[in-house]
Amino acid sequence: MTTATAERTYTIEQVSAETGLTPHTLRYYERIGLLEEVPRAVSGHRRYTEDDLGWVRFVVMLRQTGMSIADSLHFMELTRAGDHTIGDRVRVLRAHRDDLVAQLAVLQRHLGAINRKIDIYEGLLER
Amino acid sequence: MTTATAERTYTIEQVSAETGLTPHTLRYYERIGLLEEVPRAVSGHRRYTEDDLGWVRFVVMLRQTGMSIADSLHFMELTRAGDHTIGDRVRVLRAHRDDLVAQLAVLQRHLGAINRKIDIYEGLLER
DNA sequence: CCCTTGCTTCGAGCGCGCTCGAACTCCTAG
DNA sequence: CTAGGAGTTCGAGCGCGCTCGAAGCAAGGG
Repeated sequence: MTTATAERTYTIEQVSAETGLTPHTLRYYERIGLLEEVPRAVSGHRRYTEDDLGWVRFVVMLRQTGMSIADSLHFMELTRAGDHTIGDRVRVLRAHRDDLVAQLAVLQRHLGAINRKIDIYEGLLER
Repeated sequence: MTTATAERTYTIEQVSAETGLTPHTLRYYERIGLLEEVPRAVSGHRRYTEDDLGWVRFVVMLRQTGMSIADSLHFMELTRAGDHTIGDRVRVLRAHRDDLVAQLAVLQRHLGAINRKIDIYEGLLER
């Protein structure tokens, strides 16, 4: 006997509001396989589960940290392939983390340069 | 009487190596006005001065920190317009810095999430 | 019964930022 | 005198990542 737990679901519009992706983009990501197929209401409308939402957020994170769609897709395919790909996944994530750390270092350096430039301009203005 | 100082110059290939932009991109940036016209040798070849190189580096910094070409162009036009635009320039830079700081915060957050994910996978691997 | 709202699919289109190739010129080395 | 190499201009092309619009359908309210 199973206990029927009515799980909370989200419409595409709600997921859009939560993640910052437009409904168009959410459907596009699903189309290209970046997101798995989302369950539907009888009407045919998408009903995202909490899990689905988690995967959307994960993909958003990959994309915002500069991973290409092709590489993100590759990672998601590894994930769906099962537990034997965990070694591969950890290698991908480590490489990506290293890229990100390098990226952060560059941005910090640039931030310093911009702040110095602002200071110089402000010095010129004070006369 | 002026002292003729033979200033050090750089070929497009050298500027490319220094800045990471391809020669194609350097010419493209000049074409669209993102970089000022560079002095030429008698042969017609570009000879970047130290100053030119500095501006290339500055533009690279704007682009790498996520400023669009259109906005970078706007800033460079302000710069060329003269000292009366310093107020505007400082406003643009401050806004851009604020964007950058926000961007950095997001990336730091994502870095933390990726590291946690790696840890989880490593935990799974140790069995 | 019809209108509105909110979603659906599908294919085409588009903006950004390069990227490339063709044809040409100039300079230097052999 | 010739060949090679590094640069030039110009216009076209392209890859990425959406973005959009048309046409359709299901559910609810007046």
